[in-house]
Amino acid sequence: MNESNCPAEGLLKMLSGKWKPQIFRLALNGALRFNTLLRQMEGSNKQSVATALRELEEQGILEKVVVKQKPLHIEYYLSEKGKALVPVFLQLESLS
Amino acid sequence: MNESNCPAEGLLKMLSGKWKPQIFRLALNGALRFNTLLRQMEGSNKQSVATALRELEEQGILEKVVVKQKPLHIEYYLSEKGKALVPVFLQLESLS
DNA sequence: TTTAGCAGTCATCTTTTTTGGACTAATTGA
DNA sequence: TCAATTAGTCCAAAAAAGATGACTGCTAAA
Repeated sequence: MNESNCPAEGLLKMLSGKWKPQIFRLALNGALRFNTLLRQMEGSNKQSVATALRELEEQGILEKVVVKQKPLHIEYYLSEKGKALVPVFLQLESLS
Repeated sequence: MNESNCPAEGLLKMLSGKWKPQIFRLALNGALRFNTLLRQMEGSNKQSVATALRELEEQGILEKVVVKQKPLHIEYYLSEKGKALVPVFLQLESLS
């Protein structure tokens, strides 16, 4: 038995990790920004948030967009794949 | 932001951990036994399987039953709570 | 021009998870 | 009676995850 015959494992891993569920949840409300997240999630730290964002992006759940407007900054959005996870996430919440 | 406003986090934690998703998945097919699991999950080890089973039981996902029949042994079953997780788990798999 | 905000990286330390191996104690089959 | 099977526990080591603090380089406002 390995990961190949337990498909849920990969998804589970994507959303586990210290700050990932919270980040995912906040992403439901719209664009995320690094320092805002850092302030919103009490007890979090740069390194962990950076890692979580990078991994969520690598896994294709979030999309990173450099906004070249007025105050040059970076935004993270839920990708299509990320959006597909929303109902599962909500179902998970409903069981808590 | 803490766990209390991210209800999915707890559930996610219950099924994360190296061998828990596989164990959960095998539990869908019926009773589990310690040594059988150990053989089914290549690369696993006693300690980890024991810990996963104990925690899944503590979380009320599995139920431990001592079968006092012929070859005295122990079986683990999905509890009602565990069964409630099945659709979420399957939905998760369908997205992989 | 100095200061603050943004979005990080890097090296290091600590904590948590996972593993490996030895051991136990009861039952069972040859 | 001896060996195997079952279902673990305990200790120690290794590996992975998370936290901390210093630092970078860019922009923008005072």
